[in-house]
Amino acid sequence: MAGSFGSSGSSDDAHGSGKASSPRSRYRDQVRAEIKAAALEQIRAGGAPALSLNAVAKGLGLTGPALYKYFRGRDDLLTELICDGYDDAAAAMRAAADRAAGAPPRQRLHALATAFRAWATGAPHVYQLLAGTPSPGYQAPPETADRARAVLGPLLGVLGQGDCRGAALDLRAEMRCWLNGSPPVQQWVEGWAPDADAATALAGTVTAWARLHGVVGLEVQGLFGGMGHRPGTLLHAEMENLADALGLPAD
Amino acid sequence: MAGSFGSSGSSDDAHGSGKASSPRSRYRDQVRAEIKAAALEQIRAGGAPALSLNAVAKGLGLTGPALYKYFRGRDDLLTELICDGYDDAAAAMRAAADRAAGAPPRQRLHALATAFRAWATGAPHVYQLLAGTPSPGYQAPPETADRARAVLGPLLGVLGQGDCRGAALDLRAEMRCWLNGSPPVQQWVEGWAPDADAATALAGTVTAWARLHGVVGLEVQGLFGGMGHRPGTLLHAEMENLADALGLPAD
DNA sequence: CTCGTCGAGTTAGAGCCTCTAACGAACGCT
DNA sequence: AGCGTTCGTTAGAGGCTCTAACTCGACGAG
Repeated sequence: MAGSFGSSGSSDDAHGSGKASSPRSRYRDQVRAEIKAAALEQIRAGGAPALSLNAVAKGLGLTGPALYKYFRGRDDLLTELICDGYDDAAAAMRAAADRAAGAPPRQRLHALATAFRAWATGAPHVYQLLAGTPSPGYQAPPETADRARAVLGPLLGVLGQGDCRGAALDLRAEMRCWLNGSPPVQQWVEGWAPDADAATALAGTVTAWARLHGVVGLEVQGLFGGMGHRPGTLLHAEMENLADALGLPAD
Repeated sequence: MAGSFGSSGSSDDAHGSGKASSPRSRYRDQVRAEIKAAALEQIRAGGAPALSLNAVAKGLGLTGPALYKYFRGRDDLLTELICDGYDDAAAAMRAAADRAAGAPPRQRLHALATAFRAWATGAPHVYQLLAGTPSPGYQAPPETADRARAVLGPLLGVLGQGDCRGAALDLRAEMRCWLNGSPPVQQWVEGWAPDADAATALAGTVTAWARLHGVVGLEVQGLFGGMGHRPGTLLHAEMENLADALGLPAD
């Protein structure tokens, strides 16, 4: 339980030469992973603002400045944790999609939504980390956009089987413009939903994303606290309604 | 432009006696308002983590510790800004509701949604402030729940005119339990939607809240950046779909 | 096996921050 | 005019991020 955040172990050394498994660099990678794990524990306990490099170092039995041999600074560490978070969420979504592979679309949508919520509520502060302003001048690096796409990918395959009606047609028209303007997005959609109309799949996925974030974001930030309902019920209703609006085949 | 955040000027002195307009306390209230305005400016520029009491004091021409005569600490100041933010949002919603008073429900729903989004995008960091973890150990005070209710109030009157179907019935059942369990919520709903079924109004409002937060939250956090669509289109489609699902009369 | 090199970890310190304590000085009230 | 309240100050404790300079042990080539 509780979402194991494995480090993705990206060995992006500055000098980028080979020989990634020298004993020196293996030790380095291990310490990096330990730092990330300890930092994640702090974030899980008190949110992003509570992350202190000094405290992390002390927890690992060394002094503060030592961490700067492994990360360029606090923001660098946060960025890696954010990327790991996206990867973790993407893995959870992909696993859910695989588990529900043969099921009808509506059921697959519910499976994906449930997986998304389970991942987010398993580590609420990490979810907030992906979408907040953790540091005064923090700027999310551009690669996070790709990783966010990886999280939403499985939705494309399911929602591409629907069709837009009513006000969603306006949304689809904008999606079509976006697709025409940016080939990587087009490739992304075609990779996940090859047989569907790309703009339809995209419109449905963006809508689903907004609904997922709506329910899960409020839940994670504790704004449902004291309310007498289970967020799962709301999420189920939201997905059911989306499936209805897109005409997804019932079970 | 961009949403004047007037201080709500709550004169909650500790000794709570009368005589709120003595020259001393009027000066005090004015300085408090200046502090809050300067702090808000910092937050608008760099988000909640960028708020520094020292910098605020320097900006007002005095030293850091002087602010502790006016606020118990950083969290206290943040709490007041959060409350002011809620009040501001509630005022914007109420104004929109008044402007669209005679219109059909569907149109009123769009007016409220547009007002909500306009308020949030006018001060994105303030929106994030209301729903984030601004400080390591920060705990939102209980009165924020009442203020959040004030923001959503106008939605009750509109959505109480719909009726739940499908999966929303489960949600409505939970709402009914909640209503039975907490009289203040019941009073709140009846104050805004006296002629409607309270559980239906509540279910619709919670759903609308989640959808508003879904679209606006993603937009405010910049996650739509680089995407080729206008969030307003998505929001319109979401509200239109909600109106359809609840059977709100068309224009 | 030896020795130069490289890097991990240290201390020292600058410059922020929040927040407390103690002190002068201005102000309003009686 | 005197007195108490309150405002703003300085001094300082303790924390943070991050840099600079140093020590020392381990790795790797000969």
